[in-house]
Parts: sequence; C-alpha cells; structure tokens
Amino acid sequence: MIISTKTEYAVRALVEIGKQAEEKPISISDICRKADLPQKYIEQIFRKLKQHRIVESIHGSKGGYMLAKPEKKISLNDIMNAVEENYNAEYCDGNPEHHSHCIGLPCGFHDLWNEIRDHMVDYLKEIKLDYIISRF
Amino acid sequence: MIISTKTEYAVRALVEIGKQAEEKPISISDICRKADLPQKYIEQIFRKLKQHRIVESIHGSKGGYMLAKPEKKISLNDIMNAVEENYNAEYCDGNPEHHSHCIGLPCGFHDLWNEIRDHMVDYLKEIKLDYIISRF
DNA sequence: GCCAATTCCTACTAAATTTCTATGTTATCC
DNA sequence: GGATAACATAGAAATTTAGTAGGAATTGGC
Repeated sequence: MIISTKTEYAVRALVEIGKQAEEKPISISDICRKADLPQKYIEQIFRKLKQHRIVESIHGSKGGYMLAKPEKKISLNDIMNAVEENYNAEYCDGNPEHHSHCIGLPCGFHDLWNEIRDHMVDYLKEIKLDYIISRF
Repeated sequence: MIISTKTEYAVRALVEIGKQAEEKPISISDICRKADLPQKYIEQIFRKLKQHRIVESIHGSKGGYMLAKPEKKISLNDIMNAVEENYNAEYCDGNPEHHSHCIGLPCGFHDLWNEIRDHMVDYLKEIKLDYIISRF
C-alpha cells in the first residue's frame, strides 16, 4: 500500500484540526479521542509536523496544536515529507561501491526510480488538505 | 522509497533476459551471476512472474526462463502486481468493524487512498520493459 | 540408466522497518 | 501547587521484507 498508517494518522489528525471552526488550539488527547488514534504515537508525529511548519503549538494547560498555514497550502506531499523517514532520499548516488550493480554514472535504474518518485511527488503536491477535508 | 528491493531485483533480472538477443532460455544462475543477485530469492520471484504470465520456463537441464510476451507489453505495473504482496488490495472495505474510524460507506479516506493508488497504477502501466531496457 | 543442470516448492531465519508504549521533563494556566 | 498539556528519548512489539536451507521433480546429454 502506498499510504502508510503513519501518514494516514497524520492526515486524520490534521482533518480533525481542520474541522475545528474556532481559531483555538486543540490538544492531542482531544484529537485522539475524537479520531480514535493512539495518543503517544500521534505526539511523535505532531512533533515532526511542527518541525516542518505544518502545525504550530501552544505549551502548557489549555495548549495544543493549530495549523500553521491555510488548509489549501498544506499538501499530502508536505505531510508525507514531514512524517515519513527518508521520503526525499535519492535512491542511490550511482556509486558502484555502494550498489555493486551500478556500472557507472548515471545509473539507469536509479534515474528511473527517481523519475517515478518525482512523478509521485508532483502528484501528491496537488492534493491539498482543504480538498481532503471537503470530502467529508 | 516507492520501489522495493524485490521489484528492483525483478526488473534487473528481466532486463538481463531482454538483453539476451537469442530466443533461448536463460537460467537463474546465469542471470544472478551477470546481475549480481541472490539466486534463491530470484527463484521465488520468478515463480511469481511465471504465475502472472510475464515469463515462461523450460524445465530441466539447458532449461531456464524467457519472456512470455514482447518487452513492450510488459509494464512495471505488471511486474509489481506479480511480485508485491497485496499490491491490488483495496485499502479498506469501509466496514467500521474492520476499521473503527470508518463512519460509513463510502469512507472518504479510503476512497482517497484508492484514488491515489489508481493514479499510481495508471502511471506505472505506461512504463514498459522496452523503455527500461532502452535506457542502458 | 545415470548424472548434471535446472525449475519448482516449502519452511524457516534474519534483518529492517513500522507501530506503539513507557517514563519521564518542561511549560503554562488557574 | 496542581492539573494539563507539549516535548523528548528509549525501547518493546508487531509486521514486513529480504534472504537461506534443503530438497523434489524434470529434462538433456552421455
């Protein structure tokens, strides 16, 4: 499956924030209760989302998370890039010492894999959070 | 990474068959020697490729594998479909008893994930083995 | 008929990754 | 000061992926 649990959880949690009409922060525990998600896991995920400026947080009691920018400026690509490990990794540097089958530069396979990844990234950039929310 | 080792191995092995000018079978051991691949693993992969009519085999001594159809009729999608587990799996059937967050049918998330998967499948259908081979 | 080379089959092991929990610390509101 | 929340790190548990072991069945060539 193309979409991992981690990405799905991130999206479901962000949708929960998006559904919140008011401009006040919502806590992880609220999100998880409403969307039936594992709280500690979501905490980790949200720290990554914050590092990538997708959400911002308010510390302490009455604190929580808010979207850091408008829903239409947050794409599925942004979310996956924040949340998935080495989402951006080049498949290979073409160095035969790392991959014995690379006969040299450029390596045809890895150019192809990167081409496929780039296609996917471009597509996912067009799927915005507002579109996702609108489907509910 | 979108492309797994298993798919990469399958492609590299199929390219090796494609490079073979003559219309005679090539053995797994030859393929693995030339492309530096783990033989037993490739054997498994080729059995799946055979089940999906991507290659055909000749038993016994002097036996081996050949492409079952022209290179331009074998797509990356065909290969991944043969080789990757539940490549075709619907993300979810929308049944809340299986996924507690599905509030009903249709389930917006899973329709979206399937939409993304379908986009990817359509793209991968257009990447044919002859194109891949031509890149070397 | 026998041997070598090969496909074919199943079960298992090992490694890596992903998912999730435990146990805190720090910050803020009341 | 207590409650509630974000923030942090380590690691357990589960799942998936990659690879190995050992052999059975099939065929060509001698």
